[in-house]
Parts: sequence; structure tokens; C-alpha cells
Amino acid sequence: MSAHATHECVQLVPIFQELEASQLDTIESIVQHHHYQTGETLFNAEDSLDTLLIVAGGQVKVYQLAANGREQLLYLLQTGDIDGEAALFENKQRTSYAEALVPTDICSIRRDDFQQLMQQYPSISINVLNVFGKRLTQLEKQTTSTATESVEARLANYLTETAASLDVQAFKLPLKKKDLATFLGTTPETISRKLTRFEKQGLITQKPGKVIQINDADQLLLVE
Amino acid sequence: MSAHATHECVQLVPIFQELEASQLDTIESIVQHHHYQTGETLFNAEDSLDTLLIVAGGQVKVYQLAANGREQLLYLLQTGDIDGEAALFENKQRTSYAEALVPTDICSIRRDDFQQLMQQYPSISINVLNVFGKRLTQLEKQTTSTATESVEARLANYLTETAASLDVQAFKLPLKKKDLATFLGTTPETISRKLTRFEKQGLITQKPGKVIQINDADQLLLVE
DNA sequence: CGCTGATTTGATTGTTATCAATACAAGTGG
DNA sequence: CCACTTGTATTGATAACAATCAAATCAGCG
Repeated sequence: MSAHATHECVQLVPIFQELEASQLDTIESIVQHHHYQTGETLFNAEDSLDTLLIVAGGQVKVYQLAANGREQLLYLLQTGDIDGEAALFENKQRTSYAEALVPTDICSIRRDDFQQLMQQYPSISINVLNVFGKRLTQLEKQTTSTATESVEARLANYLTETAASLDVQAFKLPLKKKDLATFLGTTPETISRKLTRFEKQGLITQKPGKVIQINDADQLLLVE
Repeated sequence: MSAHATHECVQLVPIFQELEASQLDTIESIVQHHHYQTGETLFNAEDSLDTLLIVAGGQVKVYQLAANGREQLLYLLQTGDIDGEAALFENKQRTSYAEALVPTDICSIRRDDFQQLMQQYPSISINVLNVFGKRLTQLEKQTTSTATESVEARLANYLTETAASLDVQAFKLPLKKKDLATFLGTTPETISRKLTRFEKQGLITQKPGKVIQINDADQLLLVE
């Protein structure tokens, strides 16, 4: 089971695409495995940053704390996602926190090992650059959105985007309202109210089990 | 003059550190030069993204537009900064706008050329990763800050950080209030009022020529 | 010196956070 | 399987922060 997981780990991750089977074997041999329970902490800010994490299965929230103690959800890591960008750099300390939202399997690669891998297989660097680029683009959009749009618009956008990326009309919110709130830069109460509002306007339907059905995506996107 | 500028260009940029003089020569030979007037546009969102830009001198603001048309300043590029991260990736379109704030000199490298350089000199990839990592870290902080802290706290933080990074007590605001506002996710009016407030509290002194003097950095950081 | 854009100041409004209480859901242990 | 406990979500009342609109003042520049 854990031997099998090793394979999954390396194969799951886009950054190791384009590598030969033998090269994947090399990587597999240096990967370490961990399991975390729901609510368990993967790392804290101030922790030293010396490993690259690969989510082999489960779900992890990565967040920061502001000076006033409020939480900001930055990323929701899913199977195949990686974290530890700065593991590659000079930065020696983490700036965020990570917590498992469900039982989660993690593979990790030590900083030194990974740097060697990158030297050996330049395509890995390129792939990592790609991942970073996407993350930057996503974060830029999030920054723009939280800074300039209303909570209502952000929520509407989140709903339509999530539905679109899953290619469905109805989906289950992957987060507790509390976490969704810190992701969108608002409060659980406000999310509740806005969802009720959207429902009254006929834009969505709320179903049991945190399931949201999009009725009118076009109108949702027009919400200001 | 322009021949001289070429050298400056490549030498300015941290991503080309660790390269031999001969290698720098190679790069110099493929770099192109541009000059922009104040207010001139370097690129727009939707533009195809096929060059890496190096700021050889001057100042450039990089911003996005939200759905509602409001502007969000993402980066203020100074001499030696680079832009065009995604130039390295699949993303073919830009998502932001760039405008020269003062007369500005730019060197550019075409996407294909740069990708070849990276293949040739892996250290460049590593350096680019470093730049990205820092940018990600900065952006994560900005996101957290705009989403969770008050305008007052963000402004106070901006002032102390800027002063600290320049290692001075008094400095000239590098941006118009309008631009600073879009950076901090607020309005020019609010910035005016908050600065007046800080001054009344004795935390800062406003001097002619957009110069701000920090009187009590410790207290400023405690602003909520 | 006059013009244009930037900044300040004032009055008002609106959105959303906050506080508080209740309802609901889920998981635990008897 | 039911009561109990704990965490999560909803709803309501209120307050605060900051945006907006409008007008006046100021600065920089041709």
C-alpha cells in the first residue's frame, strides 16, 4: 500500500512529466511518506523550510495570519498539488500555515535532494516555473478581486468558476463557510446572507449537504 | 549610449548572476532596447506574451483591471526588475497592463531566446525561480493584508516598510496618491485622510514634495 | 501666468463586520 | 439508536469603516 503510494506520488505530479521511467524510479527512492489526520498541522509559519510537499491524496488548506490575527486562506491544495516553492530558494522560513482538511497523504522531498534533481533534469525547473507562473497568475487575480470587487461579486465569481472548472451545474462546496470566508476575504455570516440573496433572486438553489446549484451563470457573472 | 546601456541591462539583473563574461556577451547580443515616455503603455492585457522585460532604468507600474473596471496595482518595477514571468510558460496572453511612470528604458528578450538560454545555463532557471518565489511571497502577503486588515493598518505598514527598506526616516512617496490607492486597495481620499490622522497623532510629519517623515515607527506598526 | 491634473476637505451613503442568539448538523458515547 | 456535546450555519440588530459625490485648494508645467 505504501509502496504503491510511492508510485502514485511521483506520477501524480505535473512537475515530473517528461521524465523517463528510470528517472522516476530515482525520485521515488528519495521520497518520504507522511499521513495526516483531519485538522492536523503540516507546518507553521516560522518553521524552517526544507522540504517540497506533494499531496498524494486528500486536501490541505494553506493560509496566513495577518497582524490582527485574522486568517487568510491562500491555497486549497488537492491531490497532485505541490507546496514548498520557497524550498528551492534562499528563504529559510515559511510564511504560511498548512492544515489537513481531510485525512491526507503527503510525499516530501528534501530541499537538497530536490535542488540536485533540478540540476540533473532541467525540465523539472521549467515545469516548476510553470507551476509558479500559474500560481502567480491566480494570486494576482485574487488580489485584484479582493481589493476591488464587492463580496457579492467575489462570491458569485467563485461559484461560477468552481462550477465551470468541474463542468457541472451543481457541486458541493469543498470548504466550510468559515474557510470559504477567509478565502474570499469576508465572514461566514456575510456568505450566508449573500447565498440566501442569490437564491431569492433565482440565481442559485441551495440543497442539503452544502450543495449549490447554479441556475443562471450569466446573471451571476453580472453581479456587482 | 545604447551600446553602453546593453551592458548595464544584463549586469543589472540578478537572474544573470553567476554567468561568465562571455556568456553575458551572448545574452547582450540578443537583447533589444526600447524607450518609453511617461504615461506610455508597455503592454496591455490580452497582448500576446512573448518577451521578457528588464527595466534598465525608470519606473513602471503593472496593474490589472477588475470586472467593474477598477484598477489594482500589482507591482512597481524599478531598475533591475524583470517582468514577463509567464513569458516562459504556456500562457500566451498577458493578464495585466504596464505603464511607464517616468521616462523608462527597457531591454527585452524574446521568449524563444530566453527559453534557450535557460536550457543552456540552468543557473538562470534557478535564479528565475528565486525571483518568482520572492514575488509569490510578496503577493501572498499583499493578499492577506488587503483582505484582512484595515486601510489604516495597511497604509501604516506600507509607510514603515518603505522607510525601513530605504533605511531612512523620511522619504518621498514614489507614487501618486491615486496609484498608491490602487496598490493598497483604497481611494486617494481615504489616503489623504489617514495621513492627516497619523500626523495629528504625531506618528508622521508630511513635508512638501510628497515627503513623509516617520516619527514613531513602533506606534505605526501597532495601528489596527 | 494660466491651465490641468492632483490633492484635500466636507457631507452623505452603503456595504459589510460585529455582536448576540438561535437553529442545525454531525459525531460520540452510553 | 438515542441523547448529548460540539462545532457549524443562519438570522437579526447595530455600528463602523470607507466609498462616493461634490467642491475647493493646491502644484506643477507649458
